[in-house]
Amino acid sequence: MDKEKIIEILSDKELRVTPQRIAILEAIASLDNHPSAENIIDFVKKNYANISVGTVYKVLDSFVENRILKKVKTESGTMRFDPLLKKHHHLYCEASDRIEDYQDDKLDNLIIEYFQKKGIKNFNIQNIQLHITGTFKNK
Amino acid sequence: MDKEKIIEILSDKELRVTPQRIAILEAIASLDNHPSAENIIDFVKKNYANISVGTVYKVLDSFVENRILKKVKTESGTMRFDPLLKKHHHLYCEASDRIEDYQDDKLDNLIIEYFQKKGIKNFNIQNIQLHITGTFKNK
DNA sequence: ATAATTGCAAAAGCTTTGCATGGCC
DNA sequence: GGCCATGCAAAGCTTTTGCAATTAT
Repeated sequence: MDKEKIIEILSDKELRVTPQRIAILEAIASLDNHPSAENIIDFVKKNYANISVGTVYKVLDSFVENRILKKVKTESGTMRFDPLLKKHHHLYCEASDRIEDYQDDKLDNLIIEYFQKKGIKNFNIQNIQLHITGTFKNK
Repeated sequence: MDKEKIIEILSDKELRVTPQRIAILEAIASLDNHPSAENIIDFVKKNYANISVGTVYKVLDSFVENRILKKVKTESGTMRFDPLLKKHHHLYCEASDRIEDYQDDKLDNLIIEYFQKKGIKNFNIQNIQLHITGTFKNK
């Protein structure tokens, strides 16, 4: 993701374009595995030693509010951030604390169809996310 | 869940039977909506004013290790505890922060069948949990 | 110009830890 | 009796907050 694109994303959401915000989005684009706030701070500080922890949290919150990021909670407790725009599921390995995205339109259709027929008593479904735990074979 | 049953659960796992542990399991059985540690502490203190916060956390951890409970994380951040009897999915309402269980063997079979045919590249599946967000109709 | 964002440092949760005391097996 | 669990208080970690200074529009 280049700077142009980042500036576009921020402008579209009517967020002010600041060097901190750009650096944070660049960091998230570079870091895979759904980085924690700490991962992001460490990465950003390499090029921007002065950035403050409070700012990073504030920026991350505002990105979540503006649907640029999603928060992801893991069993291990810290919040992690997910840059994906589109709905997707998660593969989660407890041993390595690694999270990977999983997308599968065919599966989604299967599930949506199932619930369209059946529904859930007393509940309006907005979104369904699969949390698939297990182990990665060779990473 | 009566005291007999609780003592049996603890003994089966070779955990010592203490009044604190009994009180905590009773609390979780009484509290629905997947209580937080704080909910549990408040409840237990009604009958057992002396119990200490540290103990409750230690006991909860040991229950999770011994597969008597499961930890559940929500977007709002605090850990919540789920009496673990059998695998189930969660209905989650962000507005009210309420979590309810959802069990559906037919759906489970559908999904299991799907993955048996297809699998996931580089991943061994251990468990699949649906996280269904939306709103409760009338509570 | 002015309204939003940043940096800083302090504080607020929630949870964990260490150690002496007490209780279960 | 021996070992494990408890209570207490202190500390840890992540995250939030308040406010003055700075920056984007």
